[in-house]
Amino acid sequence: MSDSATDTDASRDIPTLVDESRLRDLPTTPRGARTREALVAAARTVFERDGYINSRLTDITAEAKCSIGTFYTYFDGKEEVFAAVMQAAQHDMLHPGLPHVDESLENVREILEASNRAYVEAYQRNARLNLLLEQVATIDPEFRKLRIARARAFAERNARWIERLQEEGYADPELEPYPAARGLSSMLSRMAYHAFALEEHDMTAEEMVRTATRLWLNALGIPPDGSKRDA
Amino acid sequence: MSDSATDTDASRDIPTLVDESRLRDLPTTPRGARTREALVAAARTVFERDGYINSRLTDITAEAKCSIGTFYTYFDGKEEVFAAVMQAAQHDMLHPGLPHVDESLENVREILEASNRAYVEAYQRNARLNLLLEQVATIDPEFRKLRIARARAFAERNARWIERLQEEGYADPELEPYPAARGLSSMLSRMAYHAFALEEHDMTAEEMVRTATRLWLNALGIPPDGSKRDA
Amino acid sequence: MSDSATDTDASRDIPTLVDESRLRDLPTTPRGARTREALVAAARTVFERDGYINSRLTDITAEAKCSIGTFYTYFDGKEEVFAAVMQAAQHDMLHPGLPHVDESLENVREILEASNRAYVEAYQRNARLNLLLEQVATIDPEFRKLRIARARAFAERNARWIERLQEEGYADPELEPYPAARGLSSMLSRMAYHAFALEEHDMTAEEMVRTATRLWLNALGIPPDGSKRDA
Amino acid sequence: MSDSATDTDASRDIPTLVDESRLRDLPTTPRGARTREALVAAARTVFERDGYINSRLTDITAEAKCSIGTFYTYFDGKEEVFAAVMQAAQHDMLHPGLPHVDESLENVREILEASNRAYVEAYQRNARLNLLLEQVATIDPEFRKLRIARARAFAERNARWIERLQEEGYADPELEPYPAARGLSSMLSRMAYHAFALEEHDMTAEEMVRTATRLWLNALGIPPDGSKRDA
DNA sequence: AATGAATGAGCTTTCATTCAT
DNA sequence: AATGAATGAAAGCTCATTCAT
Repeated sequence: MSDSATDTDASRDIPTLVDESRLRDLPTTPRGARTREALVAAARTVFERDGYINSRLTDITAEAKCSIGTFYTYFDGKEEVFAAVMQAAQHDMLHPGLPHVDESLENVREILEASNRAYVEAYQRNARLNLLLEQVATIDPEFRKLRIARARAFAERNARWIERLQEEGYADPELEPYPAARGLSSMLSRMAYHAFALEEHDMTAEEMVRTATRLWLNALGIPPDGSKRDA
Repeated sequence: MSDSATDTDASRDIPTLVDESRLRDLPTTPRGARTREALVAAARTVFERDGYINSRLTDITAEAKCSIGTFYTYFDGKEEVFAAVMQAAQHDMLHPGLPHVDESLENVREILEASNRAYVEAYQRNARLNLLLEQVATIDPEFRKLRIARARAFAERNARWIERLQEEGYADPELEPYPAARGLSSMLSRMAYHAFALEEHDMTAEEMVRTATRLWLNALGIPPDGSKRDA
Repeated sequence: MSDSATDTDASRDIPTLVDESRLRDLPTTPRGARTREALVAAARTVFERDGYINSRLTDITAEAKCSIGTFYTYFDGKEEVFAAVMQAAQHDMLHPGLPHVDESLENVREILEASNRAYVEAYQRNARLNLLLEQVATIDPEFRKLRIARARAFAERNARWIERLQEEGYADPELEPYPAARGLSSMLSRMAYHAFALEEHDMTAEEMVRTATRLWLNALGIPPDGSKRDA
Repeated sequence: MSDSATDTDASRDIPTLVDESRLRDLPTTPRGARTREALVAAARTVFERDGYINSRLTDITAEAKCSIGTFYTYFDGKEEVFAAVMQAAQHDMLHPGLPHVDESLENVREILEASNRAYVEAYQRNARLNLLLEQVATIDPEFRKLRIARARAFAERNARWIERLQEEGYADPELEPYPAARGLSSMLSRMAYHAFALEEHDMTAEEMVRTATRLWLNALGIPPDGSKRDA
């Protein structure tokens, strides 16, 4: 599962990547919309290339081929355009297809593996952005709060899933659901961070998925074939 | 185990936190040594308070009660004094007391728990510094390289330990040692990062230790009492 | 002749005082042009007053009544604004009115004297700037190269003129044209440098012109009235 | 003759390169003398390598292998050590062997050529130092005054020599001795400056000597063989 | 006589932000 | 809506000079 989203339906209660209330209203005219979009795209390019810290607003406006004055028509500053970049990328970063709590528990292994694969692939697709997210979380308390809220929401979701696995006799009943969920989510997100965001590349995505799935199953006490424990 | 050090003896082959070649020679006179120490201490205080990015050299010299010129007598800039802070903290951050690869495998559970506890406590003691380390790794490629080298060295060390557990009949022989080691180390370091560095505080250190130990044992396929698998 | 320019037409092949490729594009708006001009004028004032070495950018911006930030909108630093000052002064420093190679050789004396007078007067008008040029040439290798290129181009031009004088029977045929041109150019430029740039003022401009013309004519073997040698 | 010295006897009335009154008394102890010498030698090395402007006192003390404190025991600052360097080099820069005013006028050509050769060779031997002298003269008014005084003294000396040549029937009686002397001295010093100090190297020393001698003889109206004019 | 740590004024440079056009 | 010139606080860094040891 990991700290990431599920299907559209299920992700409704998961906090977004950004505090959307801080973004201004979208421009009314089509021209304005185009300009804003160009700025967001340019900002993503520049942030990914230079990092959040080392990028300057003039780099962004140069990339967007507009003036610095125009930038301030749409955003209050670097922080806000960063939020807009994250909002635009949100849909792709929060991968689709995670099992819902009340989904069938048959084929637990397959479901878990698919979910982990979806997470890892989404992470890899947006590796630079994930690094940025991490970087900004260490700097800006606002973003840090969001990051924490998201991680907690995922852990709670996963904890409920683990509870169900325990109730149905799949998972080790001794485990405390929330801490276990926290630990297991952490494992995958950290591996992905190292391999893709920090670009260590000591494992392929597939190795990571296989390893994570195996360790999760073992850790939760689910037999490797995903069957019930005492079966 | 996790990505962190062990006893002095065992940590000999683990990369340090900083590229020591980049630090100047230590001052020869006692007075110089005192001043340098005051600067390093002041830098730690300021970095912990304001973060690496938001701290200024004048804050550091004000804290150390010396002039900015004196700072440049000992360091080339912010980067270098940061390296010195890390070097000074190194001994305490790399917690003591981890089991050596060829240590007895009796009481695997106790040994593992003690090791995890040592890691978590060292992490907590230096929580702000660990946040800094993470922050700087997202910014400075040099520090990032060191971070990666350290993580890999720990994973390899832990992989060797897992291999031994497999050979002796404690651990699931199907697991690939290196990826498993990576995953399990990641789990603990990420939990500690969230709880202590990002100050989420959703778990106490003790909960974290217990959870991690339990999940490791399960994940490696070691019975909860630390006995052999088929015993 | 000396190491200085002639009329626009003739000076086409003479290197300029500055490496123009190093100057940025001129500002597009009239307001920008005005500001830039004010900065160049202020820089000239400050350089002439304090010398290149002892002048500070803040003096220049104070004189131009703008902020230091504005300075950096137009120039990269002291070097570049110096180049701009020289470029602006170039037209006046490279005095007009020197005889072209294929000009009539009648009245050699008058022509030579007029040419020398034009040089000396232009030098005197820009005495402080000439001192600056000399100062910067001793410091900055780029400017030194330009200075050398200019001096050589002038010497070559003068050498061709001397050749013609030899061919037509005016000048001593034994002289080697290039070294002779070099020596005679040097004489006038050094005298002007001492009297006007170093402010020795041991000769008036007119004395200098008369002396130089007389010595040139003698040195080249041309009779004092400018007639042919054997006439 | 050019603006440079003659034999010890004749140079008695020529100003020195430095204002010796500004130098402190020499150290009394042999150890002190050695240290001071080392500093002067180091300063020359550093000045020649980096120029006056770009050299720092710490470079000099590093080169002399002593502390910056020691430097201040012997000199008041950069200016003063520069004066000491010049004083030490003075003997070699002011070449020996120039003809005295009341020397025989037979072999005028040989005498003049020898004198010019001595000047050019001395200039070339100390090319970097001559560049320094020029550089400092554009910056420091004290040094400028000395430079001017020296040039004037030489010109006056040469003017007296020219007068004698006129009286004895060698030189063109129409020439004004002082301005002519000024012009001819300038010629050689400027050529040497360009070729050796600015490192243009477009003439060899020998070409320069031959050219200068020939132009002087012509300019003064002395027949190429050095005989009397109407002879 | 020699040391070298400490000083801090003084300079350059950056860049988010404003605002008149 | 768009422009981009102007701003100036803020930060980094240098180096001649002092002085206690």
